[in-house]
Amino acid sequence: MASIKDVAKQAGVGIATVSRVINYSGYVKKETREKVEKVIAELEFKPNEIARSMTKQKNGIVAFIIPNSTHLFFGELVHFVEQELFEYGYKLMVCNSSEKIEKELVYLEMLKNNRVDAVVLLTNNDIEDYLDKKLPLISFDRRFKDVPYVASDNYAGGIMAAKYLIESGCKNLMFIGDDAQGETTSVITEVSNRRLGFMEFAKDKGLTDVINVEYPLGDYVKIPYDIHKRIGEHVDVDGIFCISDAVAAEVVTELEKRGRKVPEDVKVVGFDGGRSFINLGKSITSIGQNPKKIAEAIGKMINAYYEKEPITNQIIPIYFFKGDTA
Amino acid sequence: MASIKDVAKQAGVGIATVSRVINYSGYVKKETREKVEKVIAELEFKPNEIARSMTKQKNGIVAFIIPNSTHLFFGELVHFVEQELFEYGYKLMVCNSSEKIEKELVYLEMLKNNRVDAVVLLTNNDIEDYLDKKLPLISFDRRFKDVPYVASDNYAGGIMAAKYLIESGCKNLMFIGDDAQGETTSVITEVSNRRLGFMEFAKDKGLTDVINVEYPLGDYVKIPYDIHKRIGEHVDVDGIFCISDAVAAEVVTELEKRGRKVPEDVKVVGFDGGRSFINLGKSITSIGQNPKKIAEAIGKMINAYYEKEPITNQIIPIYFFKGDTA
DNA sequence: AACCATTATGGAAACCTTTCCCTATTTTTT
DNA sequence: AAAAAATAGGGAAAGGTTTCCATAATGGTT
Repeated sequence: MASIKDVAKQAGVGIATVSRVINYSGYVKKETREKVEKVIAELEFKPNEIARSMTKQKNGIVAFIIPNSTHLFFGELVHFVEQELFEYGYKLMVCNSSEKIEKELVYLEMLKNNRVDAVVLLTNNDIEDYLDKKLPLISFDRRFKDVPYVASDNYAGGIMAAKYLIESGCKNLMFIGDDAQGETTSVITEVSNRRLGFMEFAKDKGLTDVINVEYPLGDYVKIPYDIHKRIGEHVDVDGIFCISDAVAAEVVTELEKRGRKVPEDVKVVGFDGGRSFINLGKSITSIGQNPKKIAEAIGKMINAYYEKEPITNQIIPIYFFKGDTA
Repeated sequence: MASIKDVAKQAGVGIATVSRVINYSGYVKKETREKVEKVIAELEFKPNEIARSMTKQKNGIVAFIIPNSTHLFFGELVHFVEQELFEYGYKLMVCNSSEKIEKELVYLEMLKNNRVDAVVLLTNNDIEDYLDKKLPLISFDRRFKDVPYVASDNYAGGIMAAKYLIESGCKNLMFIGDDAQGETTSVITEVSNRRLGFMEFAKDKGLTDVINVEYPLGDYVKIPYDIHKRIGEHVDVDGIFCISDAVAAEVVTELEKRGRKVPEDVKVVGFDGGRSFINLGKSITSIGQNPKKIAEAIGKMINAYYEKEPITNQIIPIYFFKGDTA
């Protein structure tokens, strides 16, 4: 493949001049520019981005460490973040950690050695001590010391769910969700605010004995089997808020299997926006996250890193989606 | 950050020796190795991968150009391909084309300039003329001249669906799917074999007037609205094969809205494996694709490129998933 | 006509590795 | 003991850019 040197020789100019032409930098006489551009076209010269990365010490790549892009909401996030970064001229590298801390650490190391421009981090693991201050990081839904973060307004989401259920006449509420804070106490997850907002609003309204069903963090897709049993135990529950739509879907199925009608007997509200389950007859009433807005915030923050502007944490509004389950 | 030069100076050896140490290449005396490794640890030296890419003229990155990772099957594919490549030591860059040919071409150009090691291509567009022979390519589900490809056995899938429906007693069959061959005649899509296998098997069994509902290729997620009308027109149809589970889910919803019971009155078979819709009470009977096996095949082919071994096209077996809709 | 600012261009260093080639030392073979 | 082979290690080029610095040409002022 032709290099800048070949172009320079062929055009009878120095390589610095060719560099100025392709980068529109410095002074270049009009005729010289035209001559060089002609040769570039002839030789089909394309600047080698690796060499460029070499001198710039960065490579135009943003990495996204994510547990599992199979989870629909995460898949959407990847999609929109990719779109957004494309606009800014960045490329997106997707790194699936499968929630494994070891894989996250391998990736962080690798990404640093590859001089990626930034890393977007979505993890529940306690990796604070391994985060390199020199690597521009943005965290989604989790707070780490000194790392700017983006999150949906989970607390408001919890309130919204509680408000809706209570106003719909529910008297006995239940929350079902993974214990994202599990063993790793130092990680503050935004997600836990869903539970918090829900609980606090219910308490304010005099519902003090909301049943809290927690289970260890899994793969985001299936809930542990014994949860099904716990749903059965509480026949008096008439309003359930689930940490995600995927969980809500499972819960609805389980309830109906047990002969309870949704939403007549029990109302179920999920979280994420109900998009995933809209096709099969029944759609899920849900607190929606806006992946596009989240992606835009991430794009802006990465750009702020690039421009060396100050970076402020972003809380993205949620919305209410009225489906068939509540 | 410490460079190989710093290590060399500190350890009192030449840079070539340090290089040999970190790459386990050439001859290095045991004591020298230990001395160098000690300094490497002290300075926390990590080889700069960009510089390495510079000399190697490749960067350890495989790119995956995909229409839309939001589509569940594609999301799964990304997930498994990423896992597989991780094993081989490659990183995965995900490029969402949104089915837009312009974006695909921009990406192809960019990836070439970035000297990625290989590109996995998933597209319906007619980009054959733009494919660079020097760039190692692997195509999924589409055949391009001189490009090795991986595909599920779509033809067998079509047969399997027809066989099942006919053996279940269906007399009036329908196929619903996008016209993946649309305007772009030169692209041979594997997906069109789903229709073909279905039609041919039905014909063999004497069902010659299978209704073929085609619509222009969209975003893989929603089918055009007028298709709903066409479903309504054919009240005698008792067996429908859909090009994907997403379409099947829409079709089931539409049928039930029109008062037809699934699977009693009409049986519906989807394609992809029924995983996407298993949560909401009714699961979809489906011809399954195996994303893990596909990913493994892709991994092997990329490795074959690397090892300069011959590469053979791969057809991945499909399987039958018995759900509630047929 | 002399001077200064502006425009224009090229050479070379720098970015950080790998690798080729050469020299030196040690070990093995005859 | 001499020759050959194996081991060890260093210098420098190469990979393809960008950018700093120096020099040269041009245009405008007085």
